[in-house]
Amino acid sequence: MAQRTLLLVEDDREIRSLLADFLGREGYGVLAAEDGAAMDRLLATARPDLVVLDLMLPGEDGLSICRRLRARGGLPILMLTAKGDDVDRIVGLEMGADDYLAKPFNPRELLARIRAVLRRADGAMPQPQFQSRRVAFAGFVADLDARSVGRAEGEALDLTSAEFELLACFLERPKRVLSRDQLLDWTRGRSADPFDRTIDVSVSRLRRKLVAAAPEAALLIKTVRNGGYLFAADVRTL
Amino acid sequence: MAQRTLLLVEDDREIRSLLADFLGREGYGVLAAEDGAAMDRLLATARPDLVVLDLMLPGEDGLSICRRLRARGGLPILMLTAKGDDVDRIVGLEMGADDYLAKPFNPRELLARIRAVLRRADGAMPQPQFQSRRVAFAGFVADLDARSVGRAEGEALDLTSAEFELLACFLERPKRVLSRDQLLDWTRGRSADPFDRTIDVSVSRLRRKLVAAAPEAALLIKTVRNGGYLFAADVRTL
DNA sequence: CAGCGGCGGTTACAAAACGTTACAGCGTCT
DNA sequence: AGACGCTGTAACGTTTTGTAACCGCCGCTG
Repeated sequence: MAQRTLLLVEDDREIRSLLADFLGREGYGVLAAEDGAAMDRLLATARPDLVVLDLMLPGEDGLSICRRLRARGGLPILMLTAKGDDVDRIVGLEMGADDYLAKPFNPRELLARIRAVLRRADGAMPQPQFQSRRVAFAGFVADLDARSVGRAEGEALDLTSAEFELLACFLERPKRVLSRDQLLDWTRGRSADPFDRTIDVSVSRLRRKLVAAAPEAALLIKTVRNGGYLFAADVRTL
Repeated sequence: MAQRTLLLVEDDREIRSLLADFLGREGYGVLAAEDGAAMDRLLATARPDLVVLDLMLPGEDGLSICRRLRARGGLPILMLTAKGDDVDRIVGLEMGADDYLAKPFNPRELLARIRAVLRRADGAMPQPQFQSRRVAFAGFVADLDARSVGRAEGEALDLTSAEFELLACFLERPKRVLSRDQLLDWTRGRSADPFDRTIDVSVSRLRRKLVAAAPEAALLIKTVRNGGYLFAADVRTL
């Protein structure tokens, strides 16, 4: 799919540039505005796919902006709220935003929610019914949205959250060497100290469960010495 | 303009019939309900132009009803409150209701406000779809307006209102990770302290009832560690 | 070829997150 | 007033996760 553009409305300069950088590195086009007026100027010429909107802004309030955008058309909105804000403001979100996230948040979490909202917005056009991302690999079937994995014939695997996130990383990037650093960042949203063995242990546990379900799965996750891990199976999206 | 219909929700029989008579003489069609459940039954078949809602009701609270109506669409709401009620509740009304009136009041005053709200509502959007929102998932059927859930074959589940609100959240946003924070906001209208386990307990109770009705429902609500919960089933709107 | 050091697999354990139960407060109904 | 049901809090049991430790494998070196 073509590059998606996000419009970031956030008054704090530091947070704004931090997020803009981060989202830019993740492959999004990023427009940034510091308040409602700046946002309007950008919207006059640009057509973003999603707006990330801080609730507390100087000048026009985030909630008010949200209502305006909503009235104007189907532009998806993701709200950022400060924890401990007045409850009633948050309640107002029910009607306006597609999702929201309480500060302080992990950038990875924001990314995940942006992806989810965009996917939904795409799916919303053709049908009200949302199509989830399902894949097949090595006799297994996984549903990345329902967070389930099972053998093609039926029996489901019982994976923990960490195991599933790890597998999801592999399924999204098969046949590539993924460093422990990358995997840690993607699954836990943190970066590794030199002697972090967290990923090794998770891989070990994941391998065990895969093999328990299908002995031939032993070679699915290959170890690359000094490099990381690699998912060896063909992954077919369904 | 054609005759307008009002839906009056008021538990006190005397006030109810008094107002119904009065408003009827003024040319309105009047439906009357004594509580939230009765209101739901009427709304299943009728489409009033405005709801006059008493704040203090037996069973489901007026404020909760207000939130529900509001989430459901653009049905104008006029609240009746007892004088001396907690101020914060009244403040809360500002978000949900289009207007409010403190008891005791002059019926003429009520009439004036009804006219004002209706006039304003006419200017606003044409009413969005206003039908019963029914969905099917995993062998269950739920009616989000009637607030009922049951197995497809028939037997109904007996959910408390907290449980139902929680389920409704999930049904409206399937296959998405919902944080405890969001769920608390959406179901109770408040935000969470760091160590609030309320949602965990509600999820536990809801799971138990779902599983009691259908053992295979065990995996419906998935836990996402450090993230919240996720509803894994396909939700089909009927 | 034995010894060695780096690396990764695995296990054991403690801490954190979650599930569940018990109970007390609240409001409602009788 | 008393019984009842619902909800939130607290306490306790269970699962999951990160850390540390131990072990074996591999390639290298002397």
